[in-house]
Amino acid sequence: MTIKIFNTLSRKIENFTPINGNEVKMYSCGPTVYDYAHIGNLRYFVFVDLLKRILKEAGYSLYQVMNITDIDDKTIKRANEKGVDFHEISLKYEKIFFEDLEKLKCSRPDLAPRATDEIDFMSEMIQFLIEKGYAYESSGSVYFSLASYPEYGKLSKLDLSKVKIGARVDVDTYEKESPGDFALWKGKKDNEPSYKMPFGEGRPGWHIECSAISRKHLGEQFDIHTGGVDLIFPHHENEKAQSEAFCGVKTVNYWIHSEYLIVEGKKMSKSLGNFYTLRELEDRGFDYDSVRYMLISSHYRAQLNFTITGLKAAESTISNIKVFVQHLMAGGEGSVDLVDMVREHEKAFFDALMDDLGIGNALSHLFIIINNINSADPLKVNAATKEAVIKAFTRFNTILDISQLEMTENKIPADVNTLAQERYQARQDKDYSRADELRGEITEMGYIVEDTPKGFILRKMDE
RNA sequence: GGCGGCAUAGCCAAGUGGUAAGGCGGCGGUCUGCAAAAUCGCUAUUCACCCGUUCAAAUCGGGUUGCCGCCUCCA
Repeated sequence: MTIKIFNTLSRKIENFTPINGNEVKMYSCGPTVYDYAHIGNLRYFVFVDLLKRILKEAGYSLYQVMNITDIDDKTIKRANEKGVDFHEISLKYEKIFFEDLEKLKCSRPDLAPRATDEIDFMSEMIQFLIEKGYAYESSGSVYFSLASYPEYGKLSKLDLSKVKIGARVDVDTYEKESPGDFALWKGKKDNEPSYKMPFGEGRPGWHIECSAISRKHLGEQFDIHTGGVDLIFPHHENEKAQSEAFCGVKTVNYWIHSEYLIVEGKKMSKSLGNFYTLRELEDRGFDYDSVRYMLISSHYRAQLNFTITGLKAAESTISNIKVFVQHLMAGGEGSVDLVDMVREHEKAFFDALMDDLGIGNALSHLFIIINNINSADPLKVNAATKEAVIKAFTRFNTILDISQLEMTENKIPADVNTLAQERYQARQDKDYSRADELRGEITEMGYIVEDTPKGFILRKMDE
C-alpha cells in the first residue's frame, strides 16, 4: 500500500517512497530527560507510534532511532538545584519516560542512544565543520556559520533577512560573527559538566546531538525525521544545516511534524496550572487506554484541545466499543450475513490511514461496522460475519492497540455462569426477589448480566 | 514588523467541486417483573461573514472578522 504523508519541507502531501526498497529508516527527536513527560510530549510520542504502526501495516520494515537528550541546560539546571550529578537526573527520568511509553502502548525505538554516549562522534563532526569552514571557534565555543550555508531557512520558510532577531529571546551576539549563528559546542562554564576536545573543553550544543546520532546510526541519507512543530525552527533547521554541510547531500527525505496539544483552549504552561502528566491523569482515575485513545484519535497535524471532558468522552467511547465486542463474542449464531459490509469498511479504515494518517476518517468506519451489526443484532448475525468482524477489529487493533478492542472470548468463570443460570431459572419461576439476589451476587463478582429474549449475556465489568 | 495555520451542531471532529462521516452529550422510543444495562431513532436545509468563478462551492478565487502558532536551545 502507498502511504501519503505531509512533508514539512515541501508543505505538501507526498507519496511516500523509501530510499532503499522496503526498508524505512526513521529518526525521531526524543525527550529531554529532566522531568516527567507532560501530556503534550506524550501526544507527540503517540503520534510517532501511530506512524510506525502504519508504516508496518503498509508492509515496510522499519528501523527507528530516537535520541535521549541527557545533557543540556535543563538537565544541568535541575541537577544543580538538587545538588546531584546530572546523570542521576537524566537516568531517573529516562526510566520514567520509557515506563510512560509502555503504559501508552507506544513501541520502543530500535535504538535510543544517549547524547553523552555519542560525544566522540559529535566531536568528529565539529572538527570537520571547522576544517571545511562551516564553523568557527570563538571564546571557547564553536559556532556554525550561517553565511557558509545558503540553504539555511528552507525547512522553516524563514527569510533571515526579514526575521527580527531577538524578537522573543535575548541573543548574545558579542562572541558570534553573526547573530543567527548557533552553537555546536558550548565552552566550559563553572558548575557545568564538560568534555575535553581538540577545539576546547565544554559540552555539546543541542542540535549537533541529533545530527551526529542520526548520521552515525542511520547513515548520511535516511527516510523520515519526526518532531513536534515547535522544533521546525530553530532545531531542525540547524540540524539540517549541520548534517548537510557535513554529509554534502540532502540527508532527510521526509520531515514530519506533529502539532501542538493545548489544554482547555490554552497553551499548556506551569503558571496556568494546566500542565498534566500521565500519573496525574492516572490519579484522577483515568486509565491508559482512554488517554491513548484520546491522543491517537485526532489528526496529528491539527491542534489537539485536551480537556477533561474530552478525556471522559474518550473513556465512554472505548467503553462502548468493549460492550459491543462482548455482545459480538456472545453472538454469531444467527443467519444474518454482513460479511461484505464488514470487509468494505475494514478496507476503508486502512485506506483512510494511508492517506496522511487519516485517523478520524478511519475510526468512523469502525463505528459504522458497530452500528450496522448492532442494528442487525449481534446475536443474529452468522458465524462468518462474526469471524469477519473479529478479523477486522484485530487488524484495527494492531494500529489502535486498546484493550477494549481485543477480540477475546468472554471468559466467564464457571461459578458466575452457574449463578446466572440459577437466576435465569428463578426469573422463569417468577421468583424475582431470588433473581435480584443472584444478580447482586454476580455484580459482586464483577460481572454484568443482561437479559435478552433468548436468555442472558454475561460480561465483565470495567476494572 | 515577517512567516504560517485554523474557523463545520452543545462539545470533539471527517470531508478540498456533486449536494454535510463518525464520536461524546442530550431528547424520545424499544426491551424488561422492576431498577440498571443494552438497544433503536432523532439531534447542522447548512459549513465565521461578504463578493465572485461554476450547471453545481463547506470545498476554488478575492476581501473582511476572529482565534492560534513560530520568529534562535519548547514535543
